[in-house]
Amino acid sequence: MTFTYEHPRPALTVDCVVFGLDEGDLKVLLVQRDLEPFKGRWALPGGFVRPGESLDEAARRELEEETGVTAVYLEQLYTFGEPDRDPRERVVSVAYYALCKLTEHGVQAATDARDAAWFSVIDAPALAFDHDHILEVALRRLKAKVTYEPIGFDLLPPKFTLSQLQTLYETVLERELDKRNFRKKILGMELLVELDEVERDVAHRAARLYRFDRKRYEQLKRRGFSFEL
Amino acid sequence: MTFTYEHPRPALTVDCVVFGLDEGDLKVLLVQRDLEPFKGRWALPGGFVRPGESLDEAARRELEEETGVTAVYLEQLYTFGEPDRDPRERVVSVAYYALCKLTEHGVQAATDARDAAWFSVIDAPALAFDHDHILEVALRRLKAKVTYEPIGFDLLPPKFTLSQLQTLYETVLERELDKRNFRKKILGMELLVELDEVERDVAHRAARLYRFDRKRYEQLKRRGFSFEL
DNA sequence: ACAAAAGTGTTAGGGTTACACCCATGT
DNA sequence: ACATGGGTGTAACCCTAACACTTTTGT
Repeated sequence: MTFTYEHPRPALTVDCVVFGLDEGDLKVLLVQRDLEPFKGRWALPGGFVRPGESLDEAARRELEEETGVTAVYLEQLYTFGEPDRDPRERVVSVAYYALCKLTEHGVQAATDARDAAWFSVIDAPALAFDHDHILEVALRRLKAKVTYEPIGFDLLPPKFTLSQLQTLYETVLERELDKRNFRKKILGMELLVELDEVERDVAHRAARLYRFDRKRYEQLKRRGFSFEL
Repeated sequence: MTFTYEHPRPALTVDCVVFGLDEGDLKVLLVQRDLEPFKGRWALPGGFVRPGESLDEAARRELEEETGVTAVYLEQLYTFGEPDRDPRERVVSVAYYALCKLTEHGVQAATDARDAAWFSVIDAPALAFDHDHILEVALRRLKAKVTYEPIGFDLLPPKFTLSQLQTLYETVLERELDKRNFRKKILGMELLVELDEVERDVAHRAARLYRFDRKRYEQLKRRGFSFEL
């Protein structure tokens, strides 16, 4: 009897859907393929899983290697394994989605690391493989998740105004929110720390800055609190 | 230049967490391993993905082959890929969870197909590999999902009483519900069809039977309705 | 008649929604 | 002074949660 497996094996990759926020515009990070198949087409950053690394590690590594982005939030999305999703041979892909602060990993910074660029999710080009589908699934997940987990903060700079936060939700959820109700609700959760600091360089009254209190959130969550927008 | 990939490949399996409901008891379907490693230990049914089949197909096939169960509801759960989760070599497993009607795939029926048996999730034995962890994740997902998708019906026979339905939710969610409020809410959704039929062979007043109107649910969902318990 | 579960309404409280004006700041 | 977004409170409505007794049926 042998203790090893002998079976035909599909190739295994990870792909990352990286979201970033540019004012009222939700963006996704894409790389241009320089090999066949789909040479020249835009695709999600990703690549092969290496022997010693976990799937999460592979996702973070590929993302960093291909785009220079070290994303804040990274979560497994879904595994895509239709037999014909890659025209050459069977490739199963574990997809991740990630959120990052565009203010830090700027458009330029990412662009010069290989052929990577940010695209509005609404007018992204047709992608290689089944990546259009993966993007769609990621977007659906993001929309659902921001309403019951405070992950939206990972799309904003550490210090932000309530209007920025509201715009974030309006952008991701694609619907308008009432300003007073939004503020009442979000402040009522006591997850934000009001800073002694205001916006700068704006041509109108400067708004107060806040930061997300992650410690407090973890604490409240343990006590049964659940974020809900 | 070649169009094929050359990389070390992990083995790829699917594993299924199959839930069934036995009165007020949530059960999971396990198989006993007859090979090393973990010979004799209970494990989730599963096996290798074959070349031509999708992951969903592989999950359904393995489930049927190993246990005789043709589950109603099957959904991908998560992909587990820690490098050392299998002591022999790298094995990545795409986990699924499934719901089935225990009344149909009875305990006996499943048991004689190999060494398969139903266990209460609360006192399931220690499982092979990282299957304890997978079971835990599946349970968490099930609890969340029953509150916002009407999947609970896949755990009940086609005709059921409101008390059975309530017991289902109490069992899965591990908390008690108020009878009148529960009925008001569930009937108010207009997803149930009241049948001209009542329970039989009970030593007390027979309860009315209902069935879930899936067509109607699909219709309402398209109009923006969302199930919520 | 008794046991056991089926079936049924009302009320109080909390949260959500809708809505409009004044304020501070830079040009 | 004007333009631009910042910041603030209240009232109607709806949904949720709490709660107890009568009805039906089989033994």
